[in-house]
Amino acid sequence: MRIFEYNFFVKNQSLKEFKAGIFQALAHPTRVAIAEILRDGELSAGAILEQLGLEQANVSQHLAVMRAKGVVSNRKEGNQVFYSLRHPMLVDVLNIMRQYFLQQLSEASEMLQAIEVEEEHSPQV
Amino acid sequence: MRIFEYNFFVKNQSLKEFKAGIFQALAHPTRVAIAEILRDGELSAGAILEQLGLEQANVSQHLAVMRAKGVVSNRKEGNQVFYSLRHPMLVDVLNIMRQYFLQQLSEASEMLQAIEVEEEHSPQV
DNA sequence: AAATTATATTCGAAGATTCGCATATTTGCA
DNA sequence: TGCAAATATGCGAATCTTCGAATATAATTT
Repeated sequence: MRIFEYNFFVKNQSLKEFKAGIFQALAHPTRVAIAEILRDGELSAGAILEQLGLEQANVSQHLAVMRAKGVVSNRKEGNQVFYSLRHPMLVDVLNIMRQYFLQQLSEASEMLQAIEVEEEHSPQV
Repeated sequence: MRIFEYNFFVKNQSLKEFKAGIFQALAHPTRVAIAEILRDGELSAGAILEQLGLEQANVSQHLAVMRAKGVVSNRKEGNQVFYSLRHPMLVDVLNIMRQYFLQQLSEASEMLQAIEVEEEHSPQV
């Protein structure tokens, strides 16, 4: 009985919340950018800020959102704070999405090219 | 020059927006649940509704969000509307997350067990 | 045509997010 | 001690999200 409850509630219910929480944490272009900047490892808030070229407070707020959802961990060292992705699998997730996106793009581009070639033979406009 | 702009804007800028849009579309437990229900293929809104056991209007609203973000396509057939995942890679994404979650869970559970065993030898409370 | 079934939309309230701006906190250094 | 650098937080306005309740639309059946 306890094992059943464990399986049902912990796994099935909160697994969805876990996923939704991560999606929420990344549901903003700036936060996707931050996750990608952290792809190769830990970086200070300042380094992230520099790569983004946005307002300091704004970046700090987005980092706070990601902290709150648990997708980054942070470590204070002297003057600065170093951030890293808490779930390395997110790198795989972002890669899958990038690969898929580029593939769709190239299919669309091939289609456009085909149309252009077709129009050279019998222009519509 | 046009190719440079294409690469920069289409790929680098809107790739982040593409990802963020998908994350936003799944940034709610109900919508994660819908995506998982659609894992094995097309289903009618009614069938989704039945599996979720939520209010009809609510499910329809969540489906509308997913439609707006482009993560599902819909096909009307007579009386009903059939939904499916537009990006099959999402199944992989969800699987990676599930696998990772379960692995974390089992690590945590092993850790708890180790603590329990330890406490049998030298109880703290 | 009227009733029924399947699905979507509208509305309004409650709450959450996002942003810029100003300010606080912490640490290191002169 | 006092100042500068790195980072976080508080505030208020604008916008977005979510929900239930009611209603609309469209196809099907009687």
